[in-house]
Amino acid sequence: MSENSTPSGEPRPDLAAMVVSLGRALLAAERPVLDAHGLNMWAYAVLLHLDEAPIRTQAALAEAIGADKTRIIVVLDALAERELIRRVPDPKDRRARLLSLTPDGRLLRDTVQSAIQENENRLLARLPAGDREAFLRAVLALTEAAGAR
Amino acid sequence: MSENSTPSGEPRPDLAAMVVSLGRALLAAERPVLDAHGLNMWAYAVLLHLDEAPIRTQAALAEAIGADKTRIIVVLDALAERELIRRVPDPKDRRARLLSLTPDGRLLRDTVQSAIQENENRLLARLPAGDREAFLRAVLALTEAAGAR
DNA sequence: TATTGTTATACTCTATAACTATA
DNA sequence: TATAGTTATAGAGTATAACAATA
Repeated sequence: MSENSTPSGEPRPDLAAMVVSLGRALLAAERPVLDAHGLNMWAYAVLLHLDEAPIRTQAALAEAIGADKTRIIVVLDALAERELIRRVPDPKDRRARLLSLTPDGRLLRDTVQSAIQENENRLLARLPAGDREAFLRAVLALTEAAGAR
Repeated sequence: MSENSTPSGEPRPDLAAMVVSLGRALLAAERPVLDAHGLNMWAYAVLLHLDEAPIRTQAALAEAIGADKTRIIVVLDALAERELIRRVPDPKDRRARLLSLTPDGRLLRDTVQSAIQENENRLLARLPAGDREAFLRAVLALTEAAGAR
């Protein structure tokens, strides 16, 4: 099998088309879970990235999750309002805001992520075990390679 | 290795996050190629789907490529203007427009697709051969499964 | 009246520019 | 003056609603 044909010998569709389409489907599957917990995609991304290590500036957080710094402000407002994150001025430089998860935030993040990954595992279960493992390895590697540019 | 951990044993990132991010990177890699030929993503999607078999209505084409029927009109205008597609009223029902590729359109489509898939192959070349083949099989299968819903 | 294509409008998401508060 | 954060504004992309032509 060449890298430009399917196992049955036809030319393969563009990788980009398949991956984007798969990504859309995975996002759509996530949405009900996020909705059930009053989160949107960006809020979830924030919870995921505010892990053990607090972040010192909102701009750095935005950068980390691939968002614009102006875009996450309302997201942070809502999360702070629900006490899922802490957002306090840095005493060393009161322009910056120290960001961290509250225990509630960590709990919610873990709950949501478990539900999402359970969904994903149901989809992955369709694949033979060998392909599944290779697929996860490959996605991980390609995402990293593409992220680094 | 469980399906929720990486080879090194850490929990894996969400599949959706990885796949969407990879999709974005692949789209970004496509853009220069499309730009060089004066195509945008939707125009390219149209060329890809107007293969040997002509399509009888614009709504069907829009549906096939996951677009809104109002959205592809300007795209079709531009493609017809460049004589890459034919768009003629169906003599049997003059409300409908018969859509098909011109020889120029087919040539352009093949040229662009080759360039795009060459780029993709360069990225895929980073993977061990076994993983690469399993990855392609898996993406193909999952995209189909997700598309069928 | 129903359907195809089209145009006009509104909405959502995103980025840019202007402002404030600290330094 | 420079930087972090915020607010206001504008732009792109998308979907919804109204319209014209044909059946």
